[in-house]
Amino acid sequence: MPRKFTNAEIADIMRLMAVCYEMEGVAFKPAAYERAADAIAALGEDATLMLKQGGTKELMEIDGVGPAIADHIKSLSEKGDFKEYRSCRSRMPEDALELISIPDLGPKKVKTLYDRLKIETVKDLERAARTGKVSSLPGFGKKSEEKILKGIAMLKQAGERRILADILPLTRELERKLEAAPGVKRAVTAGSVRRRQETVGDLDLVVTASQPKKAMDAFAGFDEVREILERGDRNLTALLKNGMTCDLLIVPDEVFGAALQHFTGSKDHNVVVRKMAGDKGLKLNEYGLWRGARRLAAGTEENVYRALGLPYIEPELRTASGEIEAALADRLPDLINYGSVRGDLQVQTDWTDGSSSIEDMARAAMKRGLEYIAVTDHTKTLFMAGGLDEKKLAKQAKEIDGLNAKLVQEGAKFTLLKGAEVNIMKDGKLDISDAALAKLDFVGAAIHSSFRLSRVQQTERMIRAMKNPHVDAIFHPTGRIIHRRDPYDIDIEKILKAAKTTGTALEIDAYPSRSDLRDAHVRLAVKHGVKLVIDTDAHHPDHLDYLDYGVAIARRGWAKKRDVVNTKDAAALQSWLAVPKKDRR
DNA sequence: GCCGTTTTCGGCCCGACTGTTTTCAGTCG
Repeated sequence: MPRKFTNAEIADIMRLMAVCYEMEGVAFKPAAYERAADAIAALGEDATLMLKQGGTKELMEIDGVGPAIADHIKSLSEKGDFKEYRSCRSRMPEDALELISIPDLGPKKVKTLYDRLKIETVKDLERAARTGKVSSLPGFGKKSEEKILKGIAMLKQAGERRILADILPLTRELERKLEAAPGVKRAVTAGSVRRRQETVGDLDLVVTASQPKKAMDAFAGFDEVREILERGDRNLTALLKNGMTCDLLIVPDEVFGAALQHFTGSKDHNVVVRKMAGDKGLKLNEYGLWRGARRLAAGTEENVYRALGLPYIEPELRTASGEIEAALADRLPDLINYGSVRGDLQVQTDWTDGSSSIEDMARAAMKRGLEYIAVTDHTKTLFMAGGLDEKKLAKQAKEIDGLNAKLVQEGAKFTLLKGAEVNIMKDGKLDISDAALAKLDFVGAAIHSSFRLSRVQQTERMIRAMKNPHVDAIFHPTGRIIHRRDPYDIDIEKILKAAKTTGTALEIDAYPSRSDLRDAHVRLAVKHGVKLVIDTDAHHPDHLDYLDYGVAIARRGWAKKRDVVNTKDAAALQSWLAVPKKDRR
């Protein structure tokens, strides 16, 4: 039996197939493989599991996966390979995908480099470029050789995609400075940042200005900018000091909506929308929606969509995964709004591994307009965090009672809920007695060890915890940490079904490097009617600011306000929690 | 290779820029 392929691995193989056909000038196949790769990468469940459960027929339910690619995945999971993949590898450079990630190198140029200079790896390429061998090739010159070397250096520095929360403050600062620049009217970040994708590769800003040149000059002088890589009449690409690239598009204010729509993407969403325009005898580009030479709409995104017969589609939904169909049928979800989470149900304090006292966390939450927090310190088997036992939990409860009384006296409308982040042990038992849990207002359970259990064991372990009548929610259900730890192996469909039948909520942990559940899981949870909670997992007062990153994930997963339990006010939440969990609606 | 209020064949988004061209291919978003 070959080892199991993850969705990311399958997606990479499909991308390689796309590159292979692209290199050889095959028409349409590259786009088809690319599309399948994107769809598989964004999937909420394991493709190999889908195959096991429903065969290739189940795989063909995925948009962009047809009989051929479904067969390839089947062959991959049974034999670890497939014929076309083998054959492609034999006629491509070893590190084709990495070579193509170098700016200005695409499949065709990589093929030339491979055919003429036997370049297999980035190292090979760097050596060849340094010795001037690249510039003698057809289609290459001195300049492209320099660009390649620069691109390799940039790639080494830029590293992986950045976490949204690390980048959003920077984009807000750039917007602010641009809007203060001479002649600039508006500056808005588009691209994956605007769609609130969990990670970001580069930045796109749409700017409206009367004098593009002046705006670009101002931008070039910003502290954040290291150097200008390219500059046209109304567009500019810069390398920022943090190693990311940033694209600026400057348009007249009257086409702002069309430009924003175009640069917000996603690419796949735009493909569908433009196809729709084409079918109606119209043309959509970054300057507007056109019938021949007549411009029908351009000023706002709303107008552009409306002129196409569509309602406004929120940026978070623009992924070409059914939002257009839903829009046409007037069935777009009424998405949960930013700022609508009323309280944070996972907060750690200095009773365990948090930085601050319960009171400080409460006051920080009040300052941010929250109405309640649940104090959810770790429990006893999490030794490294100094987890609480039943006795300490009782002691903490007394302190919380005292603080609540104090807050009432002050006239503050704020409630501290007694809670815990209970440790789920290897066998699915909890490390705190039911009697102690019964005294708490809100119990989250989480896995912090034995990450490598088999899928069956890990799934059973979590379901056992969910069957406990006191466990209100499962915290960070998949355990992944972006760039650091893969999710543990669980059967998400089974978990969702168990969550539904036991009445256990699943958490969207908004702590940016967790972002767990992720968007695709949320969408499945909503489909199954599973309740969600959005928490920050705050270990410091500043972390409470992360709530809206959780809302972003919920929105990307099509969640409505009523899907998220802690959009209730404190009183409503408490009466909801008072109902036995299997009867909660 | 995929897909279908043009559904089993014939289509498949659009524009700009760059460098190496002498009219355009390749790359990118």
